Amino acid sequence: MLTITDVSQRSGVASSALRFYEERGLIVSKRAGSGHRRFPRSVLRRIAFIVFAQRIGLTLEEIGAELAKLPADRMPTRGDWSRLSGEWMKRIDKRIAELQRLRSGLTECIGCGCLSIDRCRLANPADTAGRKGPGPRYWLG
Amino acid sequence: MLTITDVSQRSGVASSALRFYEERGLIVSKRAGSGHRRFPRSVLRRIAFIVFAQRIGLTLEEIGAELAKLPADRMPTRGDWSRLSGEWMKRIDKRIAELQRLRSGLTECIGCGCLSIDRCRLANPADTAGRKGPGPRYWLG
DNA sequence: GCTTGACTTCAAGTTAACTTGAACTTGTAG
DNA sequence: CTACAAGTTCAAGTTAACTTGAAGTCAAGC
Repeated sequence: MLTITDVSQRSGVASSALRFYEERGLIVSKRAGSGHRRFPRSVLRRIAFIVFAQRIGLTLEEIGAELAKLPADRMPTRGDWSRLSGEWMKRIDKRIAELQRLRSGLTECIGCGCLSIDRCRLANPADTAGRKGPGPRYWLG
Repeated sequence: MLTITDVSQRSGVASSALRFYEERGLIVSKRAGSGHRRFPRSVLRRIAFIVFAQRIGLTLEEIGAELAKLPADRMPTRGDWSRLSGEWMKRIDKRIAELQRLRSGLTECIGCGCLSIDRCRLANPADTAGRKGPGPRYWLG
């Protein structure tokens, strides 16, 4: 069993973040008689999962949903992982594709000086369907 | 000269966002006698620039700095654009590279079940140098 | 002349993912 | 036994990029 500082040091995630994750139900701990948290070693793998997923671009809420898909009682099998990773792959590929489109737009479109709100499919946000929340920041995904 | 609603409709950016951009100095407007904003057509190109840069992942602050590099008096030349785009290319390429690393980690590392905080270079945030702000969210960039 | 719609400013609210601070308790080294 | 480090909770602060709401002005059609 590990203290919160142990976990923080081994994972590189701040203690305050670990408490926050626990509050959100992403990780769990037992308590020592003193009320201090004691984490099982397996929490490190779970945190690795969280950090990895974040770098891919998932929100904590999405990550919570993903974690819920994994069996709580047993170690995840190769099959469990591959189901998850399939979805993630798609997501990564989509973002890579978008970045590559932007990249080529940078030479073809900005490079040639044509950057026009009317003609340029890259710059024109109307090309990317309806907004699903507050403001332009949602185009960025 | 265009009203704020004209600009909003043609650019797909909400009026409130346009006011916000103006407040931040990213775009400018004249005022009609009534006090209402009047935008020159050239603002559309500027907004296209902003939206494009956002999709690449620049913050508004960074975008402001980029816009400041462009000459205020004349139309940007091919040379002006290419100086900017060089930097942006690098940025895009870096992010694409990271996503590809993550992608291969998904098969090699999670796929094989090895996702371990100790061994896995993808999951271990300590591999990615010092934090430069509050919290794990800064690893995500 | 009156209503309706577009516009204005300014202050405050929103979301995610945490961090920070206050006030307090526990564990450990000497 | 006494420091002092490490842990606890709970409330409030942080950042980006806007949005929303209140309260008021302006312009146009009937």
